[in-house]
Amino acid sequence: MMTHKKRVTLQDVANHAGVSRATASLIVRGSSKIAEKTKQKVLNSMHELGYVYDRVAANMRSQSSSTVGLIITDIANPFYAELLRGVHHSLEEAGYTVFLGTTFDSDIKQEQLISRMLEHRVGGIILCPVSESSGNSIERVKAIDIPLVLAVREIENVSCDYVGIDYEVGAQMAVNHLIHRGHRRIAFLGGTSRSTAWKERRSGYCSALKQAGLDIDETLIVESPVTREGGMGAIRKVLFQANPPTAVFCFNDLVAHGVMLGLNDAGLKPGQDLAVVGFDNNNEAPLYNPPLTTVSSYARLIGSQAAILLHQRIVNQGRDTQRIILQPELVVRKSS
Amino acid sequence: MMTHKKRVTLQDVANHAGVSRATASLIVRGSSKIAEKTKQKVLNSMHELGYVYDRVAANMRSQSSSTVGLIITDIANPFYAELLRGVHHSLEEAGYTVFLGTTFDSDIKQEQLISRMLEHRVGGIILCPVSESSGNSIERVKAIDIPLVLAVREIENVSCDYVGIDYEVGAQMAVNHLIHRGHRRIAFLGGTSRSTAWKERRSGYCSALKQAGLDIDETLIVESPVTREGGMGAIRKVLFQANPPTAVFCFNDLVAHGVMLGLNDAGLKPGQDLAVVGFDNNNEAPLYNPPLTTVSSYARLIGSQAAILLHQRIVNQGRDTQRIILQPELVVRKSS
DNA sequence: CTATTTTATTAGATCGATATAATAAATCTC
DNA sequence: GAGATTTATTATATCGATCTAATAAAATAG
Repeated sequence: MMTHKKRVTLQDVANHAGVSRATASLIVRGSSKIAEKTKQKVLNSMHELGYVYDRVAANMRSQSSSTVGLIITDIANPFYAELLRGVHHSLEEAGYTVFLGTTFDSDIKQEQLISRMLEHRVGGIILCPVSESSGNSIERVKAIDIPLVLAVREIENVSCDYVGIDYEVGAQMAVNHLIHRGHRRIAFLGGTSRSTAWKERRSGYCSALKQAGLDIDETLIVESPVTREGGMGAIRKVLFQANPPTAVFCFNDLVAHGVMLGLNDAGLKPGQDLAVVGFDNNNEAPLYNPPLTTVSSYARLIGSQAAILLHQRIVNQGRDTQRIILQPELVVRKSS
Repeated sequence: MMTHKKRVTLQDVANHAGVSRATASLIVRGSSKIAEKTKQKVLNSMHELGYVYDRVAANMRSQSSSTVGLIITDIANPFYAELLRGVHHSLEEAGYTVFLGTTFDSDIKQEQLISRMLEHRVGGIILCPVSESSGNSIERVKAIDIPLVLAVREIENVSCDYVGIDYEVGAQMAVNHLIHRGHRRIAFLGGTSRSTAWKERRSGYCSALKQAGLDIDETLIVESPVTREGGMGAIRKVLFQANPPTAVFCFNDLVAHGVMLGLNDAGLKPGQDLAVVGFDNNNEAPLYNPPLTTVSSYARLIGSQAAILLHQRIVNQGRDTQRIILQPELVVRKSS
């Protein structure tokens, strides 16, 4: 894409210091078998010439990598912002630099990003899959043997390291809570039925209802994009039907936020006229109006665990695949 | 950091297809002077062997780069999340892959990240400087002639492409608005006096007060970290003094949010007992309780403009440095 | 059918580092 | 002080691609 001024190379440094390139190389790598005198001489030359180590060339020669790819669906979702924080925290400490890609939940974009990262010789990839992953490129990743860790969502028929939470249990907790508060008509809004994360939530939602002897009303289950706008649309659909719900369990906090905005638009007070429960416990959740009851999904922890898993696999390619399922927790606030 | 299975190389592909490495190389680059027959033969071999292009090796040989570095202070700040979106949108389209680094407002971390990115041969860097940038590494970047674009904050005595908004005018708009509503004691909370972004806001704050014939009360100017917690602390400091303010102009929306939380804690209603104005117009701002009056700073636009500037400089190293100053806009909501 | 031009292909050097194995210098043994 | 051993340094091949310039093959001209 571009060309510019010639870099100062180790050869330049070596010439300037009057040693061989090999010696200079040993010094940048901190070898112990270099005489203190030569070492100082070379370090001086480096400083004088403004030498910048070329990690790319080094990695190429040594068939190694100091980068990893992180692929998420949308950075505007605070859940992923937190996850990214967790990943960064764990990986930067281990000396990796992170390539970031966002898919906006498009499978095509996901494929492109994976290709791009493979072409850039990443040492491994942490992937938060889009809701409808074709899994094509996953196979490619495994074929060329690059460590891969899935986070947040699993992909069916793909065996891989994975970090997520138990969505089913989380959904159950949320719905049980609403039932406990006396609600009988509880909607489940947002998300797409083709993702495992949705299926698990739905399964928890259904089993909680059944356990309480309640019927499942399919008109109360509405899919939507996982955004505020999606939530606003979804609540509208259920609100104006013959027998509207008295409580809503939302796919995540973002959707819940949209739902609350939609309720406001309709002149209804969330938490008063209609109970709302979210999922994720974003940093913002306690600050919404009213503060949102939600299921904590430990985004940051998922990120750092995924990073640790990836690092372990990079170091030890052969180990068995691991699945880490964190347990969710219900945080009750004013919205329910 | 790691070693693994041998890659399929262009040489392997060439052998398999019975052509030379050079021919295979021309094909991956889409050269037009290759006979259709050989091209198909080679493409087949690539597919069959599962060839993955090695952009790193290619970039090294051709002295080019297809990556850029983006350094921000904190991804948990929605302002930067939006900025990142803008950057990504513009750069990924141009075929770059983005290295992301977060400094958490630490100058040391900033220096490390810049070094790391230079070592990774980025084609350019977009830097959102920490509030107290030493500027050491900036000089290093310029010395080895890597394109650099500053965003959001400038660094004193450093001449560089820059994209930001006119903080002074923005602050003036906010404070004028409060004066217009009858407020006479207006605090300025959050941020650190050592950043240019703070100085400019303060300058706008002061000139608006002066213009209205009001005195500047230094006890009403309180610095704090640029976080919700910082805002909560800052409002506490001014609230319990002899002559508390009736309105608050905050460094940004995050601080404003903290201020509103702090007011709630003290039993006061933002927007009613005390007016609050923020800065940035985050996506969340209309959703706070009450919805936040704020100055729009067009984070996404700053990001995409910075990306465009960087791309232009990468393509044309020699051009004059550009400063793009976007004009802010006041968005009035219930909090004031 | 040879000479010329055009088109397609390739050999060999190169980007900036590391790996390997060989050599030179210093230190130790007896 | 010669030989063995340890320590410090280096020459050369290599990672996987692109570049340059040369060559081979095909098409056109005379």
